[in-house]
Amino acid sequence: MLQTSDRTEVSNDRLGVGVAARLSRYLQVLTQSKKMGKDRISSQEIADYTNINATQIRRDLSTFGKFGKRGVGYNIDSLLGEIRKILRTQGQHNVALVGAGRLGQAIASSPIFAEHGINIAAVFDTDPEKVGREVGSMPVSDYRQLRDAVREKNIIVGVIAVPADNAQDVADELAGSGVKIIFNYSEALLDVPHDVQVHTSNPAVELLHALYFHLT
Amino acid sequence: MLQTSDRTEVSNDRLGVGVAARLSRYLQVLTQSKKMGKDRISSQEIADYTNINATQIRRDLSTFGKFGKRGVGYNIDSLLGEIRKILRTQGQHNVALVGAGRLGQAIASSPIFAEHGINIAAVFDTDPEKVGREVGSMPVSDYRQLRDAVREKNIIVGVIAVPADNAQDVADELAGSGVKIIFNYSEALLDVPHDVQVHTSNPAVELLHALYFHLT
DNA sequence: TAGATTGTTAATCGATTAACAATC
DNA sequence: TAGATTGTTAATCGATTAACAATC
Repeated sequence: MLQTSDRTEVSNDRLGVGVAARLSRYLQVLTQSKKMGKDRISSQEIADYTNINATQIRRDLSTFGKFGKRGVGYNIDSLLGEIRKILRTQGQHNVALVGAGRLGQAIASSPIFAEHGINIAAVFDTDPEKVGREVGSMPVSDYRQLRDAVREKNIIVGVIAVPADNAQDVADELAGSGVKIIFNYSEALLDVPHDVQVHTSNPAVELLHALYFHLT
Repeated sequence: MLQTSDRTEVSNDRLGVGVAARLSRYLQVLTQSKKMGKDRISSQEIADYTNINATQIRRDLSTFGKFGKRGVGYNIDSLLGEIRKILRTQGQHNVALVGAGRLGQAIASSPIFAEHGINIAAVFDTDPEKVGREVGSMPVSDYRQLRDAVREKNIIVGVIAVPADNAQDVADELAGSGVKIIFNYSEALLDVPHDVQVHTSNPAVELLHALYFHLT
């Protein structure tokens, strides 16, 4: 049922990596534009915010259907719905956050995840001082309860917000518990089993890249 | 002098966006591998950590010279030097951090920037409670001093770590002071002059994208 | 109607990959 | 020497872009 429809789909296959990445960025722009009170948007406006070419945006969307109105643009609510359908991200997703330090607290209290239906289902820390305290409306659990919690709550996403020295241990623990997607906010390189995806967030790397284009 | 050499360079032009982005990721892997005590690395090892194809890596590097040894791999120190030369990121770069809340504190005390020669030259906040306190070994300055500080210290990079509601005001202030590269850690969409680059960090967007590939 | 913006085509460019000789 | 890994070629695939008819 998932992709069966009368639309012309490339195939019943998964999307290309690039398309999926771009669609999630459109989602972000649409979510924010909606919050700003807009109800429709043109491919050019999305292009301005994402630096993705407007033709590319129209082409990406038209692969899945005719969502826009010529001369008018796209209705934000309906496009949000369509993209969520395509990405199959309509439900709630539970994630486990490891590390209740400053970064962990910042992540837990940010609206950025909740806005996209992502729910921080548990926060862990090894520090007895932190265990039991509230962080972003969640009580911090003892790190030793991680395995059980991940299994019970069927968590497949883990966020690592601990110092680099401990990141590999946490990654091992998460992978061992059944987590399949890890967001690594430390600078450490992580070795994980082949069926686990690691996304390392690296502001410094992005910055070097941005600087290059500024300096030339 | 900058790109003049006897190497076969595509041209004296700047690099393609893709190449520059990949080179900065190699830099990250090399930096970390060095910290872990390694002194050489193969294109396959870099590929494992970055999910960039090994052939692509060799090809990227061989555009600029023959940095590797067949049968052995690349010397980490010398490759680090070569890539830094190519990206022209050998010096120190000063950045201004706006927002001394939990996220700002986490950024200021993270070694991630310092490791790549990026120096947080000033931290600003509007909260009188926070002004004067130390954050990551820097005293927090009054937000009203931002313009003067940016000009004095020749800062071209600003990091926004304030709530979404204030992000646009901060972006205006940064752009007005002469900052050309903005890292936005809020979920807000920012409107800036055309000569200013905005990089919005969005873990939720990346997560949706990662989830898609997990679910299919 | 006039203006705007989509959906789509066609042409180009860069990324990706496999394969393998060169050589450490 | 034998094994490993680079540097490079060639072939393929997907991304990018300009252009414009369709149509709201």
